[in-house]
Amino acid sequence: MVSDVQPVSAKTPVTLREVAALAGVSVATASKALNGQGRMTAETRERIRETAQRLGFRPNSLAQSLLRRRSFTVGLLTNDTYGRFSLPVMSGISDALVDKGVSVFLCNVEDDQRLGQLHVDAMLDKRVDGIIATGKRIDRHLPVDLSNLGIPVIYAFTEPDPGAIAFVSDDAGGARLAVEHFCRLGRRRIAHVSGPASFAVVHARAQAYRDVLTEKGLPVMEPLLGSWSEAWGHEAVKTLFDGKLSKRGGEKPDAVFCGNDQIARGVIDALRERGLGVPDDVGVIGFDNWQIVAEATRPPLTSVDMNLAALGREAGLTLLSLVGGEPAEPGIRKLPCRLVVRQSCGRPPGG
Amino acid sequence: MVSDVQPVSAKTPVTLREVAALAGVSVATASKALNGQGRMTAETRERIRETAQRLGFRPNSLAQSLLRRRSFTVGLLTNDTYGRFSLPVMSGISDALVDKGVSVFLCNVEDDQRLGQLHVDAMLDKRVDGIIATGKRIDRHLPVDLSNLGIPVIYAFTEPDPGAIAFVSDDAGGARLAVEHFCRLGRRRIAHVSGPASFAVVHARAQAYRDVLTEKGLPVMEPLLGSWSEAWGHEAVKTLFDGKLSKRGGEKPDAVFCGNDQIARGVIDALRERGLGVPDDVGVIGFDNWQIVAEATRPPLTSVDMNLAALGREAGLTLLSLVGGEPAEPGIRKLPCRLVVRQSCGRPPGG
DNA sequence: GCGATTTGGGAAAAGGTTTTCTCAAGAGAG
DNA sequence: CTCTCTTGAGAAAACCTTTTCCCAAATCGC
Repeated sequence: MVSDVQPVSAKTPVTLREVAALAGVSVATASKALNGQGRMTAETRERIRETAQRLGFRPNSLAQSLLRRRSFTVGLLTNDTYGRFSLPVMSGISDALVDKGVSVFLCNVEDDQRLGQLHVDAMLDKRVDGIIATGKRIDRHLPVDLSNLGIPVIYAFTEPDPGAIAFVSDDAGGARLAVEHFCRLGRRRIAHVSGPASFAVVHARAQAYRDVLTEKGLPVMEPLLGSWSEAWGHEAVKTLFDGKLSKRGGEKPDAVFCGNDQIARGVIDALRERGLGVPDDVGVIGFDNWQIVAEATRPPLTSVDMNLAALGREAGLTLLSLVGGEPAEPGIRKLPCRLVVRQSCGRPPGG
Repeated sequence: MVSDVQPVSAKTPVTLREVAALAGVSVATASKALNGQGRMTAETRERIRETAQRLGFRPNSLAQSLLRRRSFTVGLLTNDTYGRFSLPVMSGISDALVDKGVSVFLCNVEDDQRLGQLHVDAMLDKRVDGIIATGKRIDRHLPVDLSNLGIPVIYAFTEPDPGAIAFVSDDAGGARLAVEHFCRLGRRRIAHVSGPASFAVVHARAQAYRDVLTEKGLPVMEPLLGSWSEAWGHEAVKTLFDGKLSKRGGEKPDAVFCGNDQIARGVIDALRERGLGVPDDVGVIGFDNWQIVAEATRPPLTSVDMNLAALGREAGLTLLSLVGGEPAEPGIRKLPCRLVVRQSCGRPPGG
């Protein structure tokens, strides 16, 4: 009947009262002992600690939260559970928060207003300390109203309310990275094939594309806008290389900067089908750095990565500082992209 | 100074005490009024309800949970936040639970034991009512020990502890669906190209493939095992159609059942490159029904769908019934797959 | 009109923790 | 030897809600 039981994850959780009773002190003393507060003999403190350890005591977060008016919980709202954009973001948020003891409620609202309200209400009931909203498009609102909730809200990779704080990728910067890389490699006729004109990022990237070429004194070809699909990549190659549309002296492009990796894949396949070599005849760069696509193209695709996990981390940490009462400037913060170089661009002429 | 303020989401949440004070009753009466309990005049009840409404009162879940010893919260453990398998599962779980007022903690443990323990501890501290474990492989354990936690645990699309309840896809059944579909269409020489032998599902599907062909009296070709990549699909086509390995009279396959959609994509591309038509010369079926891949192949790919969202729903509902104290048989429950027919198989001979 | 029952509503405990206040005993100063 | 100060630890309030008991007033039966 000795008490050498291992720390027992009991059927019913151990309370502080039980620890105190077994250690022969009051709950107040027990609490102080375990939190390093109050004054007592080292021996008493140690005895209480030991007892708690032996019983496998874990303070009840619910009770703590009630008292502290802080739940150490945040809500993560998304309309993109299937997608590949919000996932890295979510992962980054979660990683940033778990270390601070903060848990994340995952709320998938699809594009359903009712579902959105349901989740927001649930989060408010559960007394989350703050909310992060993330989506599949940087220029679309989630179907929920997050203004005036009485708790901090951060937007990540989605359209924010006015006066809020948002983290988004620097699409123009990312596009510059790609086009400047082509220039450095000596490419002279750089085309741009992108997604639908209804996306804000399409314009941001296209403008950056024009800017860089103008700065370098290279010819600007009007960007080709279509859809985000491989099929559009195929079609665009037809348009670009069948000559009717290449105005300046019939010269064909020697580089294509694509709006996403799927378009890039279509472009690469179409080029190969018409006997053009990548990267020797034409260089190709994609956007999103969707690993599973970028590594399946032949050759593997150089692509712009939006650093979404980092974006999520940043959003999580900022929310935490807001929750902690620190002030922060409202506004949209653009985080830099990075270029992941694989083999679809070739080496510099002298390299 | 009239009280026509809209329901105010106050800086500091409204408590029941404030509602009671404003309605001129005790908190006990207020509580009963709002919960439809106790006895009081209809007029009193209505007055309290109105006051609560006007103040935007929301009962504090933390306090309720403390009292009820139930948090209406579950933990979702996964090691596959980026992947496409656990995402539909997670989405299904979340959907099933939100309607019951249960929120979901998202915990990404990667493959890190320390992170796993951290998350499990956090969940236990937050007094989750139960835990669902999900992963990226049906035959691998999460890096955490979930036995003896004192709360119900359900496994979904991951290897369970002995004696636990798990939901997995019926891979053998899914493979049968595919092969039988080929048979119905009159295909006679059906090959199977799959992933690495280290995956349990590879064997389950291969065995079902053999079984069906044997039942139908068709020739069984030894399954080709490789990796889950497009590149392997290309390579396998070489092996299958270069003749050295097709033993019976040099006949080439007229159908290929692939272990996943990426392999199928590689197979389709490779077939086209050697001048074989899909579906006219060779039919192809994939596995996973990864929409973005299946719809990008030319022609669009017929594929086996594991119904992962439904699997998640089922897991969520079962966990809830467990939490509610209802008994349930331990064991592994296999949920049926379904075949999503697109255009890579062709029509039946007489169709 | 008197006792028994119903009605409307309140007091208090419970849930588990933290924190402030209080208090007794012992130690040091003079 | 008395007075003050420190030390060690407990009592109680607070966080917010639910629920059980309880009580006073009103109603009913006769």
